[in-house]
Amino acid sequence: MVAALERFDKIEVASAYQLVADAIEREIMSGRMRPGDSVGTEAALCAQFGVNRSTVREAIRVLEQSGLVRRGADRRLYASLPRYSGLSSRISRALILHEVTFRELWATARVLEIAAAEQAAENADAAIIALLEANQAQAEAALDDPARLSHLDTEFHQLLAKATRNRVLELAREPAGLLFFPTTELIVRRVPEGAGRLVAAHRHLIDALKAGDAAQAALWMSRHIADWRKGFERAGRDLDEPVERVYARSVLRPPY
Amino acid sequence: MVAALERFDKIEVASAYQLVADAIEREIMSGRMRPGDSVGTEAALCAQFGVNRSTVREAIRVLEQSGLVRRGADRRLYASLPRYSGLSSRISRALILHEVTFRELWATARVLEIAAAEQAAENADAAIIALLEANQAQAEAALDDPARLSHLDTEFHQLLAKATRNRVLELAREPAGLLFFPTTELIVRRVPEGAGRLVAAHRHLIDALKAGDAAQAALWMSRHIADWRKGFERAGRDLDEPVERVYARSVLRPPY
DNA sequence: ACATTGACTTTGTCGGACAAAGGGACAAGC
DNA sequence: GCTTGTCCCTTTGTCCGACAAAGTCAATGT
Repeated sequence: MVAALERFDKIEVASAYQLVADAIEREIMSGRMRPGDSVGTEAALCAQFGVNRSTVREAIRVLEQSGLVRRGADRRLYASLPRYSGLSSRISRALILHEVTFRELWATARVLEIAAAEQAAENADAAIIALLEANQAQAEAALDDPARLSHLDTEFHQLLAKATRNRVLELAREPAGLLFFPTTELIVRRVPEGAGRLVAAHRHLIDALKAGDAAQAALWMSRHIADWRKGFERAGRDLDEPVERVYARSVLRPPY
Repeated sequence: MVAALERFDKIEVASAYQLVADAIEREIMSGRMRPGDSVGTEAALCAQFGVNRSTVREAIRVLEQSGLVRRGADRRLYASLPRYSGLSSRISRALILHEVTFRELWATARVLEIAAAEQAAENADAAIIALLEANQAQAEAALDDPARLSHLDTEFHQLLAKATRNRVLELAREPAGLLFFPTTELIVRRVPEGAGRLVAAHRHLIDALKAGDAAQAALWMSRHIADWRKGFERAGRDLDEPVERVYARSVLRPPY
């Protein structure tokens, strides 16, 4: 049975827990309630909204999940700034379920990482460069430990993104990065010179950052990413494969 | 009272609703449960997990919020692919709360939109170009309606991203786009030639896509984005302002 | 002054309850 | 034949009341 005319919009009836969640969300988004402020106890919310505690608790789950509300160490409810990491890992999960290919991942990571390198060269300060150097030192000591090297590589690119002082870029690159860089482990395992080329590229990137040379940073990042692709193919993989669900494990439960 | 030794890790006790949510999440992520499959009724889940219905319902809120589970038209629970739009709008919300600046937004949108233009030129098919042409026709008819033009501009860039056939890029650009393009309304309201330059740039972009000319597409996107910045400044705004909470409204409740 | 105790609060979970809405079967009416 | 109305059953959304565990806080004892 199909409607003869599409004359009316679908009527949407909001459930109580949704209304409660929306109300609290508005309170936070509008700035009337600031991150860190206490949201009040469940009982207090019951009283204010005139609904049952079960209803309030369902609303809290929604808000908790979107990161607007958090339970403190004392288990009480506080308004909170949504953290990036939680969002990124959920996006990565979505990408896995949509079975995106390594080609899509690569093409996107390429532009984002090159942009990150350029902007990092313009904005990096001494503190973040020190962190990059520390990462690099550990990587040079882990040339024959693929798992560790891959983890350090992921961290290197996260630090580089932070060095841009561009939080939008930092967030935009993370979902792809979470899926992209773990494959480094596979590559350095299969391609003998992979580890050496990786730390060499990182070295040049750090030097470019120190010199504030955006063009040089972009160049070496471009080579670094091209290397990844060559290594991926030399390891016998096809760019048009979808990202395996296996990677979900490295993304599902970020080690908070 | 402080622990004498940090001998043990903090013991993390997962609550029942979290365990239930995790179990169902694993079922979906592992592929044992596929999008579209029925998850079963609340009562059935109670029986399987041996917990109370309130507990099951809290778990469901968590899964619903992360998009892994959806209520069908019949209100039953089905496994589901997380939709991009929901994720993007939550990220945009986070960016607002973190008070990112228009400069961060602009610098990120710039690289993402240029990359989208290039990849769209390589991958666009006739169907999506037809949609872009339709959008363009409406825009040309709405030159003196800033609100509508701004909406069409947002849509144009979404279509362009879809034309790349790169879902990772499509998702990566959306959060910034959601916050970036609505300001078009302000700009065409304040800058007389703004509307004309906007549709002209879109015209050149469509032509470049038809010709499969990535360089030309990148060039015109670059000009288009540069125009935005000039317009923003000519409208008397400062790039280093944080994005106002006002924009939350255009993002909070995406018109599903 | 400091550790202990015990009362009070809050959360996590449970059991049971009911109205409203959807689905299906079946009879009545055009 | 197809629609409409009706009845029944399932499922969801919400509510009530309850209790154990864990945290808070103030009074207590030494």
